[in-house]
Amino acid sequence: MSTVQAIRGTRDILPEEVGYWQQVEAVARAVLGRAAYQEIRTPTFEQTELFERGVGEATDIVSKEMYTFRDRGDRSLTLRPEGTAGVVRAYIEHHLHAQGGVQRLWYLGPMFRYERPQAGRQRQFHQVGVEVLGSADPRADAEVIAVATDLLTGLGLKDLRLEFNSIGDRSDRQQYREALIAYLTPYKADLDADSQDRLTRNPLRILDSKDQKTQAILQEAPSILDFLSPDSQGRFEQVQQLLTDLGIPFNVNSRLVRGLDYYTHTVFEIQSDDLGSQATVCAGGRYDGLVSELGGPETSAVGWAIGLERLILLLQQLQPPKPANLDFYLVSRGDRAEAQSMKLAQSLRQTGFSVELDLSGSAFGKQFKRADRSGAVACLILGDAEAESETVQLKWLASGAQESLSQKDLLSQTEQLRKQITALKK
RNA sequence: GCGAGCGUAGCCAAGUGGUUAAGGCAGCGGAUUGUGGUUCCGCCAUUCGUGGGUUCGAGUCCCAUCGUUCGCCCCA
Repeated sequence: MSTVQAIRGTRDILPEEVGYWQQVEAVARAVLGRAAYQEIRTPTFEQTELFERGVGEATDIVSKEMYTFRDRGDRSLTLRPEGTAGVVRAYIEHHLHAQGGVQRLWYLGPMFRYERPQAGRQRQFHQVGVEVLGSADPRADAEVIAVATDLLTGLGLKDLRLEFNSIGDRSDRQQYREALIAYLTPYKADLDADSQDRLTRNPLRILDSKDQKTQAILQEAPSILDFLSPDSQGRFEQVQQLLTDLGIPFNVNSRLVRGLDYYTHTVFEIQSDDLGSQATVCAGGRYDGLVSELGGPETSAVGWAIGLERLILLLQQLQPPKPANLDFYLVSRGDRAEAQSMKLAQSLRQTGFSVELDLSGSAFGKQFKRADRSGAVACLILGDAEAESETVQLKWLASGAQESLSQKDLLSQTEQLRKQITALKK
């Protein structure tokens, strides 16, 4: 094939699908706005170092999935693989912490990871995310989760599970890590190959192995929850209580760990069974160490990200595509009529109607066929006779009823027309 | 990075080594030179992702390559 194609792992969102995206964006704006989150837009690429430090050099994202390149000034740049690092960078750079209080931010945009594409996974994908910076209050943890569930249920999604866990602070996790290694080492030969490898590299990740034998061995493994300090334990319980008070069901899952280095305490995922093997549609948690890690002041923070492609996959299973939302389809034939049709279309648009003008110049029969398919509520007909008398035929496409009126009247009866059209759109 | 499946028109496809590549949807033209959603007729792949090979003969078999899908790793 000699024609140029979209890059592997990227895709075009065509008009027939874009309605879903607009819907998601509208609901996200509304829900986040109501909770006093403010939108922030950061660059699509950053210094490579930001992600190495922020996401963690040992993570798969940084070690093998980043789109990193050198620019003409020989700087190492990277297409952002996630949103948090850039937001935190901006927070520090613009001294948003100096404004005092809590910063509630949200973002939406494309992210890039060099991975093998499959269902619900692409190389360029989109996330909407929130970050609450400057609060260690457990209510912040509960709030971000509540906002996420509002967003998802606001789109009509059901059958979602909230998996919830605490991975404690660094020292809790360090002790647990040692205990887990001690427990698993005698079973090493029985673990799946990947997990054997992870035993030294990243033992916590063994917990969510999909291998059955490994999972059987893990039945008796120590739980992170037994290693939480009293403070960590207290936080964990408070967040759970708040979720219960809010009526948000959750499932404590002590096997839940996250792939990014910066998480502490609260971690959670919202999952669906309708996504194939990529079940997680929303994931997040607390990251109290990240801001200082990136050179800012000690700052508590919590946030999440939602994968929009996965979200839209769910939405499509639930809703048929929305039909076109057109008021008028204007058909015309003959020089004078065609000239008038142009002006009539424009005038109607200026009074707030949506109008599609048929440009084909083909026989009326063909134009009607297209009018019918356009999904318009009404068809306006302008031929030689109408042009002569400066009238227009107004045909209601559902009923077939047709009336003749002057173009002047059509443009002056906008109130009444509007009402009739809205009534028919239902 | 690893494993498996699949690439025939804009879309869905039949085709299982024998030569003219079914059918459906959509589109376009006509029946119907000013009235749609129904119906009828006609048109729409010198070629089966690409390159090479096997064969008298390849969309069908083999190899490579690209793309795609699903899974693993990992992640939203």
